[in-house]
Amino acid sequence: MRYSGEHKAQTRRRVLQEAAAAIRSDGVDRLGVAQVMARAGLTHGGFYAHFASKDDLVTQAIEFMFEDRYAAFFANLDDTDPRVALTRFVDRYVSMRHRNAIDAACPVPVLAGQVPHLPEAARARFRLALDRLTGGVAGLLARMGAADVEITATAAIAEMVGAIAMARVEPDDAKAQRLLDTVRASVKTRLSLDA
Amino acid sequence: MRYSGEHKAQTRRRVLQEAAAAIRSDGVDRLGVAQVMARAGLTHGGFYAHFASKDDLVTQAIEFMFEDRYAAFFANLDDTDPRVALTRFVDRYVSMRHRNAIDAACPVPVLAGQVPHLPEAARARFRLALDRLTGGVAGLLARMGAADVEITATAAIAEMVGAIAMARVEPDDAKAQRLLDTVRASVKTRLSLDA
DNA sequence: AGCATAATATGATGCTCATCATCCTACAAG
DNA sequence: CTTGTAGGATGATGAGCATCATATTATGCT
Repeated sequence: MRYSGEHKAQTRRRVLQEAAAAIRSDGVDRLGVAQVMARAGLTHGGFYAHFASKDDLVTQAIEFMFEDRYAAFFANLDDTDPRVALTRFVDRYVSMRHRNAIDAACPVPVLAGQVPHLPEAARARFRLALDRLTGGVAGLLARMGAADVEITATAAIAEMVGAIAMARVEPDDAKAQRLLDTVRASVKTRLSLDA
Repeated sequence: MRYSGEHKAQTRRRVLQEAAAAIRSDGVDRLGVAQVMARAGLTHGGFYAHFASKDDLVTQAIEFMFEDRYAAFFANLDDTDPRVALTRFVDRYVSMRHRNAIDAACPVPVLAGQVPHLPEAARARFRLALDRLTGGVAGLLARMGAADVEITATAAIAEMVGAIAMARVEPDDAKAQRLLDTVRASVKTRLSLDA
């Protein structure tokens, strides 16, 4: 290697970061190779040294988005009291901060509607990451001694995802706030967190 | 008028129908003027006799999608027993039939993620239609004597929207079915329909 | 029948985009 | 300090796209 071993990896990471940001702010289909490369401080030429195709970029960007948001969540899943971890997860998810987040938002509300139209590889990665997330929540529920942990986790995430999506559509901040408050309470009840 | 008065209106309707179908199956951004016109049995040339721009088409197609699905719902809102109407609404919404529906699906799960990136006019129409829908549900709740009808309606719709979005992402039909069953029961409890 | 006109078709324009072939340059090893 | 090469830049290609100017067709009226 003539360039330092990290050089290419760092560039790749920057490109992925910009791609993730572009997807979050404009949607998957408005993603442009040249645009993303420019934002990463490069020109479009070097793109195919890092990614096999635009679809490949999309696939990897989706994985990056999940990793970006949930690395910390998975890192200390088993160390913490499951009740504390779950409460923290729900409180962060169903919040105005998350609703307004442009970067670092959960990819699920952003992408769920578009997943059916994505190329198969990207869809598969999305499902894998989503399964991992629901699995994490289900694991916490299991450690709390809950029943039907998988379905309960999926249903809770579905409710939270819907709430964030709807709160993003609602322009009135006060109304969005009330919606999130209502749903947060409901999700906590569903997960036996308010006993 | 040289052509019968209905001619242009009918063509417009066909184009909107095809646009709605294309949006549902491929997403807003993959919508193409020429493609839609071709599917309606026309060429791209006549397009601007019907719509001011592609954005205008998108805006009108969104309205069409809501109208298409909810015309019947609104038509006999006041005639029916509110409990019956709500039950029917929830059962239809949170169903495998709706999950698998390509055409005639509710626009909200399909579009919610993309609404923030839409041109303002389209966003405004979406919000208007969504407000009307939540208003309809809230009205039924009010007639049932419920409290906090607006928030309750919004939260219920959020939960249902999230469930459909997640069920569409889940490739395993049995799992999707269980998710929908769980959420349907939860929504009915929320709306005091299972007493 | 023939005409005026509304509805649609043909074809062009200029733009954006993904992809690729080729060139350049910065860097580490000698 | 030279040199081979990996990382990136320049530029080209061809496709798809929205939009519009102009031509053609179909219809109801006279």
